[in-house]
Amino acid sequence: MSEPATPASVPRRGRKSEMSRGQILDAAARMLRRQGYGSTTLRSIAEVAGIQAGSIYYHFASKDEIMDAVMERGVRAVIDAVREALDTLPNDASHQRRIETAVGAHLQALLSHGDYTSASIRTYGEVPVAFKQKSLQLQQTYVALWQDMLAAAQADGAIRQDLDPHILRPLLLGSLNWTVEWYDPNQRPVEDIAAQAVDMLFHGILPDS
Amino acid sequence: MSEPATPASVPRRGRKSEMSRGQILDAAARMLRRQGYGSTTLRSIAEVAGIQAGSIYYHFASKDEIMDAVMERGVRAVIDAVREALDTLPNDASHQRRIETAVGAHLQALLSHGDYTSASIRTYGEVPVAFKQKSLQLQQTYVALWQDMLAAAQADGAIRQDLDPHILRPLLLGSLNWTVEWYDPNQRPVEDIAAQAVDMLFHGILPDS
DNA sequence: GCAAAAATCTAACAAACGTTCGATGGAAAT
DNA sequence: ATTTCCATCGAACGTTTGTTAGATTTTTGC
Repeated sequence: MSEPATPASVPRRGRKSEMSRGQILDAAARMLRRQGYGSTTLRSIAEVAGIQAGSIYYHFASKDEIMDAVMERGVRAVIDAVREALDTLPNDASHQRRIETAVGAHLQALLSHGDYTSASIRTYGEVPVAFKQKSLQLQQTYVALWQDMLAAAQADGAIRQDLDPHILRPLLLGSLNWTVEWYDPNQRPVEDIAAQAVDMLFHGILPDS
Repeated sequence: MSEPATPASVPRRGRKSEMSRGQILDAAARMLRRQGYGSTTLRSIAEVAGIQAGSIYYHFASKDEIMDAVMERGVRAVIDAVREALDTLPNDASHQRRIETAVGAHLQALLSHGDYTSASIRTYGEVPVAFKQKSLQLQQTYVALWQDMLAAAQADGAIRQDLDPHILRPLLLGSLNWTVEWYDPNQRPVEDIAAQAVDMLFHGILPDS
């Protein structure tokens, strides 16, 4: 059974398919965020999406495929936002400026694509490695981005030499990622969180110093 | 103290019951940490505990009761450790010293009672409020402890006045709580993480300043 | 050692799970 | 108007779920 030489490797789907696929993903992300992997059933996803459970299989081959798609989108939203923000920075931007920009973009993307990023974070440690191949690779790329940025800053003396970047990075990213658990958009703008996070990161919480 | 003539209204249980109950909780905490609430089955808990699934119901009335017990123990381990550490401090200890102590105790308890604290953190947002009544109350008490400590420090000028403690606290605790997702005891002692976390929190990551 | 109580096992239950598949409706193409 | 194909439905499947209850084993008190 060899593939025919048709240029479209993916069978061209109609427009409604794209829409339903999106609704399924939206519903899955919302359920995953609130209930985790095991408690998110295909029937509950279907109900939120407004279709029957069996119809999901026209768009996805399995529950795990939905998982991977949601998580990939969650990670990609953040990594794309941070990359783009860093790319629009002038080439001679300071390390300090770059870190500040990355933190702001990370938080903004994280909290505005709430369901996908929260689902990705919450579900990440909960599902077998085989179910998150695509998102796993993206995540490692993203970690490397931060690691390189911090290491470069330290090499140029923009960050204290006595700090271990392999502790700094997870402490910082953990602090940011955890915001999905407590941040309330009705209480404060994201910018306030980002500003104070950067301020604390750079200068600490002690007065004067 | 003299023992009463055993008018025990509560049926006095033998000693083995306590042991089995502990093994069930241990197994549940381990499964919950790795797979979350929905994917943790009573049969898998029973298998790890070395008993049959039905036998669990001699010790617990339902799956949810196990959940609540695990989460309560996770939160209690941390809150007790932090309280005790703060209590052994001299009464005239500085705010800085108190915060440093609390961070250290929080991290130490979090990472040494790994399964329970991790399960508690991971499962917390995943289960209905009705299933975590006991742990919910404890958690609110714990949050208040930190909030009061930080507010007191700020009132005395030990923390910068321009920082919002309602942003500072979740950012800090989030950073600490996230360590359960990445910390590897075979790589570094907990003390190294705690030391750098406190250092960064107090002085920031910029040089000199 | 023996009877009573405590603890566990075994087997089953209804419900819910992921998944499959033929039937069916609707929209686009002819 | 009819054909074609996309998208969904509806019902069923085999498994696994939390939970129950009676039989059975293990431990304890005398």
